Amino acid sequence: MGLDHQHPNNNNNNSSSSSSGLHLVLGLSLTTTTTAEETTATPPPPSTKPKLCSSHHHDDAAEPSLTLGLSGESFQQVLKTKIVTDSAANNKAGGYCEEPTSGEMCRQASPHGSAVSSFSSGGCRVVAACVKRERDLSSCEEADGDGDGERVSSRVSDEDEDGTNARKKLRLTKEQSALLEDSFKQHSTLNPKQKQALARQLNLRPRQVEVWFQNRRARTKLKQTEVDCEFLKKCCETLTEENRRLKKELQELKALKLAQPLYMPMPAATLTICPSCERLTNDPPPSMAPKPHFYNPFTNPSAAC
DNA sequence: CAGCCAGGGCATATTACTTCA
DNA sequence: CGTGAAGTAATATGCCCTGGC
Repeated sequence: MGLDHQHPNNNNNNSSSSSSGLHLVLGLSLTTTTTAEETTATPPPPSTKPKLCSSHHHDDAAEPSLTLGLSGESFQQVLKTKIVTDSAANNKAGGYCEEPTSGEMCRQASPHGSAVSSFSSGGCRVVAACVKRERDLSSCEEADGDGDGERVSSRVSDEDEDGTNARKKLRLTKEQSALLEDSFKQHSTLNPKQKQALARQLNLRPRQVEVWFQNRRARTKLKQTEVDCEFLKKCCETLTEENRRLKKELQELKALKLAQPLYMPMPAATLTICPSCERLTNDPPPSMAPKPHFYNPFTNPSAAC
């Protein structure tokens, strides 16, 4: 997928110009954008709005937003083919995997041990979060088959040996990262089945896969936000320059107008060129027809078309 | 059918750890 | 070798949606 995010579609919006006055109004908005690749393969993608409108993928797309997403029901198939081919290597790859022979998850200690301590912070959400984590652990256990206390194995026990309680951070192997990246390219979110399958193949806990995807999405979004920020900066510069140019032009025209006679009655039927569409017209707009006419290309010229 | 609640997913902010210049 | 920056795994929290009751 990459970050070849384009901004082709700030085309139809904004730029409200005052019709009669000579104000110069510049506007800019950014609507939902997706890469062509993404649009073809994506059901309603999760919105990746900037924090300003920190809402969800269920929100309307009407407001300025930036969207990216990957999808495809083909994920499972791709996953299967890819993962199966890589699985053997992955089983061996991780130096952190303590029991590669079992070929299952739950090799790492549970970082969620700390979640228990967060119980004290209260609130049902916290409880729910803890429940979630315990669920993950239990699913881990199920997958592991023989897990009892063993599931809190490597890391915590290592830490306990060291006497340090700080969480240790595993480093994903290149193979794991590559496979996760591949999966992410196929689908930026995972359903539980996909998560389980991927976790199994990577010898990771489903929670780790989930976390990786969450972080990956966050990084993607952050990068995209930076790209968008640069884009908007450039737009702003361009518009500022345009504004400056138009103001200057306006000044010049005003000066020119002062130097010329103010009142120039026009013949009843005169060929004029609409300054906006550059078409010839010989009948002035009804509202202007009976009146003496100042030719002023800036007074809503397109009204004549 | 509406309301409530639990469970689950995701976004976001933050922390903690690792790696590298 | 120490250090700060960058990268990233993991945690905490909140919001939303869905399904069951």
